[in-house]
Amino acid sequence: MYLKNLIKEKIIKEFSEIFNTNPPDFVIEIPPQNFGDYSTNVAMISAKILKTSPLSIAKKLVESLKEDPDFKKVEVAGPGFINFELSPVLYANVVEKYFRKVEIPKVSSEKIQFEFVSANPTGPLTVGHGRQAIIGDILSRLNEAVGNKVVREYYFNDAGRQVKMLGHSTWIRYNELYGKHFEFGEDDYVATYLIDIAKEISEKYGDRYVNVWNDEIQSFFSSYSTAKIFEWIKKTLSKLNVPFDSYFSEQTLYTSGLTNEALEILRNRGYIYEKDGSVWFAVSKVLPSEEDRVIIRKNGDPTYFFSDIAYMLNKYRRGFDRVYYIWGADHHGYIPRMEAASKALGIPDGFFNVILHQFVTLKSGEEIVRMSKRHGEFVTLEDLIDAVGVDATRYFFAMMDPDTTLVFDVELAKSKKMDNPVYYVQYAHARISSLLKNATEKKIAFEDASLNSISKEERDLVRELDEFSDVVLNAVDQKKPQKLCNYAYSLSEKFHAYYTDHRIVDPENLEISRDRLKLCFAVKNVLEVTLSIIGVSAPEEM
RNA sequence: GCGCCCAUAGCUCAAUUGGAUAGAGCAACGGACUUCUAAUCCGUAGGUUGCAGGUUCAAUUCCUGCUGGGCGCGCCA
Repeated sequence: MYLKNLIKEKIIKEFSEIFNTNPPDFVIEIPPQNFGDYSTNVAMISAKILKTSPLSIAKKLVESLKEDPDFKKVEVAGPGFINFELSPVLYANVVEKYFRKVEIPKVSSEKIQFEFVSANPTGPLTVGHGRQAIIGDILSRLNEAVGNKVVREYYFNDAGRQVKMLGHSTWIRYNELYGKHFEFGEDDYVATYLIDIAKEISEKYGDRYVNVWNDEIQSFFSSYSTAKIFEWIKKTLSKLNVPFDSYFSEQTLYTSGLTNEALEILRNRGYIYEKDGSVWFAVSKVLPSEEDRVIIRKNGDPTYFFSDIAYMLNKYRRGFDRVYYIWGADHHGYIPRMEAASKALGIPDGFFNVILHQFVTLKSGEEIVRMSKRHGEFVTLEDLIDAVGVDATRYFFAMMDPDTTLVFDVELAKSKKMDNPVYYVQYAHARISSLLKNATEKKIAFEDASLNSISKEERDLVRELDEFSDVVLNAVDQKKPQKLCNYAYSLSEKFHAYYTDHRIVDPENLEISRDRLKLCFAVKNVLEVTLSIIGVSAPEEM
């Protein structure tokens, strides 16, 4: 970013002096091999507004840019690209900066909320939740890194109909322990993990609930089950290093009166009507192509959409500048009605945002593993973490674009043979750590190394280093965690190649050793920060 | 039928949101450890970027229409 910015500023200055106007948005990029260190498309982009050919614009610019001592070479190429070769001094400066400290520009200072996972406590987290947890956590870390204040929130319901079913199901499992058989209801949870909870209840409370069922017992089994499952969920999340700042209960929206307040606001603004004994929210009044939705059923029970509306109001009143809902692709149909609710409540555009991610499919060898919470046939997130480790779990979820379906081969992931890109990156870090240790043992101090002469491979490495903050800003902007993984991999790749070709610590060649060590140290710093945003450890040795 | 997402090497994925010659890993083949960690490196081979148009100096990227796959279209979440 230092080098690109420097070039950009110089171009803008020359451009406006020569053409008496500022250039349109243009880019500085690292071109393919043999086109110099950096290149720009400024001449081609501005051909239209200057009503001249790109080549003549480029030639004029090059004439004056050539005079700048920071550039070793400036030339026009192809249809009007301008290619730059930089003076070695600039490279030395960049290494010095990253050697001292890896700084991420603080470009924003908004208060942002990410709400994700938000699984109701009716079963252990699945692999799909894992993907969501990692996407949410990394986007949170990224936003914090660029200066935003972030709240990670988990929204849950522990008092609804599902929870009743859950309690009933645990009670059936509990009775089974005593040889009493009851049929599962249609919406009950047949899942076997409830047996563990049933056993625990049996151990603690004996047989006092066998064959008896009433409201009190219902509520006891429900709250015992959900509390236990929530314990599992929190344990899994903490194992994954996904720290939530707040767990938000749906019920509080009712007890605090916010649901009623939201209803009144919508009613006053004319978005509420009654039909067939139910209360409706007029989605179509905001988005004509959408259908209206029930928020209070005939029997007086609210739908989830009702509390979701109140929840949005709650988020808005808490003073967030923007909120993000991270949802699985199956929820996309829910977006329009939420958008409508946001508008109907008078919440400004841009506040409500959704990040969708596609599904995770589990594959075991050639066999597709079905996932169903109700039927208990699934590999839990916990299982996956135990099998492949936290670092690999995080990295694997992070490295895929949220927009693409992720096929996770369980057998492959469990196998120790698996070629794991996370190791590749960590290995680069460990190698550098080992170099530094080596240097310390040989008492080679490199803090003051000047990097007067810098080779082609080293310049490649430095340019990759200098991409770091651009990558971060890009990932934040596009909400794509995988950008970080791609970058970490690519930086590691360049380092490994460099390492193989160059002897870093060489007491016979102190001058060169110092330069190389300093460069490696800078690489290590950047790797460390990148890995820390991904949430993966940067080991000193492997 | 309508809506959202995806399609790039045999497989899993990149490609600096429109840039020059589309890149890695795995799988295949051939090389490099008496030398700082071989969990590494170097080389060979592998492509009509699903198809057809369009936009412009320039398209894997943007637009339109197809084809194929995933998901959704409940007073379920």
